[in-house]
Amino acid sequence: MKISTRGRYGTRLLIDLAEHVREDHVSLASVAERQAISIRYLEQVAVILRRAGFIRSVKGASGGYALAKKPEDILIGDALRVLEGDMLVVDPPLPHVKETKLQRCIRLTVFDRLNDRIASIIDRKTLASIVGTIDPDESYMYFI
Amino acid sequence: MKISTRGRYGTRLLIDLAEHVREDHVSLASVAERQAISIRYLEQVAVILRRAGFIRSVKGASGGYALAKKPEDILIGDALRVLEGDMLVVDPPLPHVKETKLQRCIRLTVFDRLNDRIASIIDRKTLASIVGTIDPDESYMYFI
DNA sequence: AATATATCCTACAATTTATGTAGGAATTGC
DNA sequence: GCAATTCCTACATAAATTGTAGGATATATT
Repeated sequence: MKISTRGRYGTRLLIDLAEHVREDHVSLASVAERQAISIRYLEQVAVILRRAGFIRSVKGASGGYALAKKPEDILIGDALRVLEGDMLVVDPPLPHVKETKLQRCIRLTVFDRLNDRIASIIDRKTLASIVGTIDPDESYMYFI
Repeated sequence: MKISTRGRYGTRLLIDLAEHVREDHVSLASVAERQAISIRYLEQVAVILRRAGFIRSVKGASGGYALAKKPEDILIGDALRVLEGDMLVVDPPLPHVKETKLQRCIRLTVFDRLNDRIASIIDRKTLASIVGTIDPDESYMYFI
């Protein structure tokens, strides 16, 4: 039931890039330092996000990464699905495998509800809406 | 982000016992057959639930398991926490480890919200409320 | 042209978690 | 005594997690 480091680091990378959206691109080294994440590991996470089209890269000296879309057009839910998988607490029933009565019952009353709620939260937050909650003086606005 | 078989099998065991709450006790073999779960594995799950006080056991021939409390007094959330862990998508920050600005920001806007929503769902469903959604003729009521 | 800085790609490795199986001990009803 | 149970411990296998490592590739700067 945990979101793994891949999901957590990846979202922090995206938000960091969204915060620096005015710059052409940002080196992973600088992100890794700000976010206290191993560069070598963050590299792999970045590749996942690039292949999925969330970020673009510029190779070579003074290269780096930038968002491939506007922060207001990137849903945190879409990013998490690429990083973590389907973000469902229970897999949907397979077409040809019959659920038991109770299995279906619990799924409908509990697990599907959890899936819906989770989706409704993460699919309503864009990078822009998250960055917008950061107060420039390092405090935080709770009334989001 | 998945609930494991331990959590899924365990909740099905509880609901099955809640459905048979009028009987003194039910053998695991019968539950395992109804739910299509390996008896030997279900045994281990049952022990977890017994030690946590959700069910009680009667050893020996014609023994079995029964709920230790009334179905309306058992929250599915409490059971899931015993079976699965804390049911938080992200661990709370450690007391002496400083979060980065973005880490805190994402936690407040996304991860803590997920945690709250999940808790609010699973802590409002009792075994009784779930069993109450089972239609005796094997169909299901969706309007829960 | 050389160098330093970056991303990129693949492979490996250690640890933990998940998902059981197995053997047999202990208890009890008949 | 016997069969049906739960109970306890250990073991086994596979997958996921969380990285590290080595080096290839590309490019800006000097």
